[in-house]
Amino acid sequence: MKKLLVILGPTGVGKTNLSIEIAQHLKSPIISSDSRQIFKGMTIGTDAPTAEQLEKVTHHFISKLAIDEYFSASQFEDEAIELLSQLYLHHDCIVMSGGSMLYIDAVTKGIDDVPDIDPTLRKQLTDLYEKEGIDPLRQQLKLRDPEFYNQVDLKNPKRVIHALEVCIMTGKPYSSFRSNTVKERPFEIIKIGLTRPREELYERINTRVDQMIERGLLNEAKSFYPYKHLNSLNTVGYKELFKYFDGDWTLEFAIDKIKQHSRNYARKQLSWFNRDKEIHWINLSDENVDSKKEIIKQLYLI
RNA sequence: GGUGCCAUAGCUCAGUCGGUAGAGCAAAGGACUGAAAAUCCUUGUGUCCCUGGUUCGAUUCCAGGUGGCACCA
Repeated sequence: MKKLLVILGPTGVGKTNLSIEIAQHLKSPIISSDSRQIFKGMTIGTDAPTAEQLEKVTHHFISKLAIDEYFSASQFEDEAIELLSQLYLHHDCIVMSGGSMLYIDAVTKGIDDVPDIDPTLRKQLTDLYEKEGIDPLRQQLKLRDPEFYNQVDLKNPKRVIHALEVCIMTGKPYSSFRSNTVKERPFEIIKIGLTRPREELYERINTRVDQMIERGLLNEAKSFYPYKHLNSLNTVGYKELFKYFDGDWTLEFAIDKIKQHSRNYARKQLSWFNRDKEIHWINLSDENVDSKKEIIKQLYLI
C-alpha cells in the first residue's frame, strides 16, 4: 500500500530541513501543509523554503496563490488528495510537511462536505455581528440548528457565523453535514511529530524572528501593507509590522510581539497535536537519536 | 546633607477606614470540521521591602533602616 509520511510539529522546530533530507532519501516531492506559505511572496515572514531548498526537492502548495485568493482547508483536502493520486503513479511514499493543524487533519482525517458559502451572505452576517453583536446570530442559530447550538462555543463568532451561513445557504441544519467520521484514505498515513524542549523551541523562535528582520521582513511586509485587511495577511510576522507602519507600535515593540505571538502559536499547535494519539514523536534536541534514521525506521515499522 | 513622594503577582499598578489582597498585560492550560499563523474559553498565594512599636490581630497606623524618584541646598 502507498504511504503518506506526515511530518508535523510546532513552528520553528526544524521541519523544513529535516523534511527535505527525508524527501531526498525517499525520492519524494513534498506536499506542504502550511496555510500561509501557500501564498506568493510571504516567504521571509512564514519562513518558507528558500529557492535553494526548493531546488533540492519539488514542493507543492508553496507560493501557489495570490494573497487575495480565497483558500480553505477543504480546498486543500480536495487538491492534495487529487495530487496524491497522481503522484502515487510514480511514488510509493510521499512526504507531507507543515504545521497547519486543520490542513493536516483535512488530508489525514477529512473534512465534511459543506456547500460553498456565498461571500455576500458571509459579509451580511459579519456586518450584523459587527453592528449588533453575537446575540442575534445565536438566536437564529438556535432556531435553525438547536443541536449545534448546544455544542458550539457560543462566544466564538467565527463558529457561530459559519454554522449559521451554512444553515441559511442550504436550508438544512449545519449539524446535518457533520458526519463525525474519519475518512478512509487509499494510502497508509504515518505521522511523525517533531518536538523540542519548550525553552529550546522558544529560543529558536526568538532568534529566527531576529533573522527574519535581518533578511528583510520589513520590506516584505511593507509591500503587503496595502493589502493588510486580507485574511492571508492576518498572519504573525505581518500584522504586527502593520501596527508599526500605522504608527501604533514602535519597531522594537512590534518585533517583540512577533516573537511572543509565534511562541503562542507554537503552544497552540502543540495543544492540537497532543490529542492526536497517532503521532510518533521525535525530540530533535536528543543528540543520541539520528532523527532521519528514526523517521525512516518508523516508516517501515508500519 | 535637608524635605517630600513611592516600595503589593514576571511587568504596570489598584486596594485593604487594621481581620494576610485584585485588575490589565505577560504566562500556563484548553477548545477547534470550508477564514485555522484564524477565532474563542479557562486559570491570580504573592516574604503586600526590612526591623521594631502600638494592637487580640499590622501588608494597612507609628518610628527607624534600606532602595528608587523628585525638589531644595
